[in-house]
This record gives sequence, C-alpha cells and structure tokens, in this order.
Amino acid sequence: MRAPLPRINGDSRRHQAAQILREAIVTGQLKPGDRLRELELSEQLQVSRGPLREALRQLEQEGLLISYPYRGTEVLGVTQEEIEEILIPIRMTLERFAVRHALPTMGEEELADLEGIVDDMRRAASDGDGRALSDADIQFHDRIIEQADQPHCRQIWDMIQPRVWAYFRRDADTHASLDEVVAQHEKYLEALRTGDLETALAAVDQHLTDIPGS
Amino acid sequence: MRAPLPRINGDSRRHQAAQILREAIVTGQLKPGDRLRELELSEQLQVSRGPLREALRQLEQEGLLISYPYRGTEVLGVTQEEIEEILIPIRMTLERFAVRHALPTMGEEELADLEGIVDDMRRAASDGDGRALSDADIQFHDRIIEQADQPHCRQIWDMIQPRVWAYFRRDADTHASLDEVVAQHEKYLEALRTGDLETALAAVDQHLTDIPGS
DNA sequence: CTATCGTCGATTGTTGACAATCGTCAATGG
DNA sequence: CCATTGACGATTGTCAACAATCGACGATAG
Repeated sequence: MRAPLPRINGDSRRHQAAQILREAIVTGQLKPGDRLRELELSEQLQVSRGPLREALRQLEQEGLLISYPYRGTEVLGVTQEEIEEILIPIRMTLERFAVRHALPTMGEEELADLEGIVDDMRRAASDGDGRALSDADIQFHDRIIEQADQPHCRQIWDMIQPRVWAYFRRDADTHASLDEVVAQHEKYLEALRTGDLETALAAVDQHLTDIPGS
Repeated sequence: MRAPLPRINGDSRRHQAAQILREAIVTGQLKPGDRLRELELSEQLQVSRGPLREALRQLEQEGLLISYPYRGTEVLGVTQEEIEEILIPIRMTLERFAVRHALPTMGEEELADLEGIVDDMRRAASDGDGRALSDADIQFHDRIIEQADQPHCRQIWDMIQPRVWAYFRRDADTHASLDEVVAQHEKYLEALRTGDLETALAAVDQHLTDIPGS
C-alpha cells in the first residue's frame, strides 16, 4: 500500500463550483452586494443547478453569501470589527487547540513539510508575489489544523478561514511586508521544532496578534 | 403596515427536513455512528432528494453529520474535550460580542421579552420538564444574539450551538438542577437590566463558566 | 389623482429519472 | 491455498423539466 497517485479529478462538481466561487469572492471579482442568479452561474460554470445550489448553501454557511427565499443570493461583506472581535479570537481558540493536539504527533517528516511551505513563502516573497505568499500562508496553517486530526476543529476552521481570507484580500491592502510574513512563520515553525507546548502556544498567540490575517 | 399574521408554512422543505433531522440527532433518536441513506430518508420525510441533500449538507456544516463521497452520511459525535476546549470558548467570544452590541439597543420591550422567556423557564422547572427548560434556555440566548443584529455573529452561532446542544442532551445527563438553571438566567437578566456593559459581560463569563451548556 | 388589485415575467424551489462510483464477493489463475 | 480481477448491487452524484413564489407594472375604480 502506497500513497495513491494524484487523483485525476477527485472533486465533485459541487466542490469545484464552491471552490471557483470562493476564489472569485475572495479575490474581489465578486463584490459584497453583487447578486447571484443560479441559472446564469450554472451556465458559466458548466454545472447543473443541483450541485450549484449545494455549493451556494455551503458558501452561505462559510459566511461569504447570504440568500433570501425566492429572491436570490448576494455576496456578503465582513466588517473590521467582526474580524477583530469575532473571527480572529475564534481562530486563536482553534489554532491553540490544534497545536496542542498536533505537536506531540509531529515528527521530522511533518516539520520538513512545513519547512517546505516556508520555502515556498520565501520564493513568493522574493518574487513579490503576494498571491502565492497568501496561498502558502493558508496552506501552512491548514497543515497544522490537519495534523491535529480533530473533526470539529477542522470543520469550524473551514467555516471561519474563508471570511478572514476574504477580508484581508479585498478590504485590507495594508499588509505586513512580504518579508515580515515569512519571518513570522519562520519564528513560528522554530517554536514548533522545540516540541515544547508552552513555547509553541506562545508563538501562536504572537503570530495571530502581530499579523492576524495570516 | 402591521406585523404579518403567522405564516401558513414559511419554511422550505429543505428547512423543514433540516429541522426534523437536527431534532432527531439532538434528542438522540439518531446516535453517533448511525448511517443515513438519502433514499430512505427522503421517503420517511416525504421530501425529494434535492432539498434533502441540501439539508444534509447544512447539518454537515453544523457538525452533526459527516459524509463520505459515494459511501453515505453518518451521525457525528462530539467529545467532552472538543466541547470544553473549542465550542464553549467560541460561544463565549460570540456571546460577549453579542452583548456588547445588543445592550445599547435593549429597551423595556426587549427586556420584557427576555423576562417572558425566564417565566417559561420557571414554569418548565416547576413542572420538571427538562425539555421545555432546554428549549427556553436556547431561546433566551438566541434572542440576545438576534438583538445584536450582526450577521456573522448570528451565522457562526447557528453553526456552534447545535453541537453544544446535542452534547448536553445526549452525552451529559449531569445537568445542573432545573432550579439552578432558572436562577442563573435570572441573575444574567438582572445584569442586563443594569445597562452597564462591564456588569453584563461579567455575567456572561460567569454564566457560561458555571453551566456551560446553557 | 391615488390606491388597490390582477397579471406577468423572472427567479428560486422541487421532483424523478439517469449516470458515476464504491464495496463486495465470487470466479479465475497461479 | 492465496492473490487478483471482473461483474454486480447499493448508494450517491448529476441533470433537465416542472411547480411555486416574488416584485413590478399597469389597469381600474373611487
């Protein structure tokens, strides 16, 4: 038994549609207040309305859309206050929990994976590619959540993360400098390497306090 | 213009199906590990598979179900650790935020509404009706969240609350006494009546610390 | 002129049939 | 006897047609 080769296309149409729409909202192609019509979308995405509707419901639960019965679905915004007072604190709760569970199970292999992601971040930063940096950033934290292997933690994470991501990509151009983001993750990873829980948790707190969007 | 008379049946079939299944899971009629088949459910609920699937996706996002592609959907449990380390802290974040927003907008009318719910709780407690007490409890907190009128807060609340509810109704019979629950809410309501933010927030903290499930 | 009511187009809600995928188990070959 | 493979039944994934509902507009009565 070995790891399966990369799947041809393991994602259901629902999943694909959700991903495309999420991307469009997060990158600002779809702006808060824009109305979405199911028929139009299903034609553009080459997906029937069945799976599309399920995708819309999912994005609704992710806080990116809001729908009104018989009257359509529209893109929902997030305020800075909601980000700071709700979403970031929840992220902190989740990531602290995740680290507590992930840390004991992290061997050299897992740490090397994270190091690889940080390498990607370094490349992206030196290329000035904010988009690639952001992707790697998300991947870094995703990996930690994944490693914790706690279904509810993972599930709530998937619910919270898109809102934060959307906010920082469309409403807040005032990012930390690219290099700063890389440096922060290097520090975070180093704390994980010590294997000491308190050190790691302190790194989580500092990381999310300094650059809350990443 | 007056408030519309109670709707004949304003809920879509998706909503109805979701509500029935949520209730069944929360009350323990459906237990963790039980497998759900779409065709069977759609026959029992008299709903076609389309809306049913959307309902299943919603309950999946609420953390009550988990589904595996082409292999079915099953009821998901919650561990005590997840409740204590993730769900209760998140509830605390949400309810503190909600109180901060709701308090300034609470007039005599809103406080009287809450008082009415507490009356219901008193009745339920003296009847020994734990189910009615639980319903009123949820309604009490729902009302506060509603009053805050913050879409993301409300939306995440709806995501978190069913898990907590399910846990305390099926896994933890060790409740506080019925009268204790009533007394706690009386104290909470009184703190809201003062109109002082710090007093109210302290009440939230104490409330969720003492009887975290309510 | 104004308010009410009926009609209509647009859009979402629902359905049942069809297609794709998975796990199982028996047949086959070594 | 064991491993591999192929076919089968069960179940979910997808689709396109049909029904229900909403908001808007214009006709009509006062």
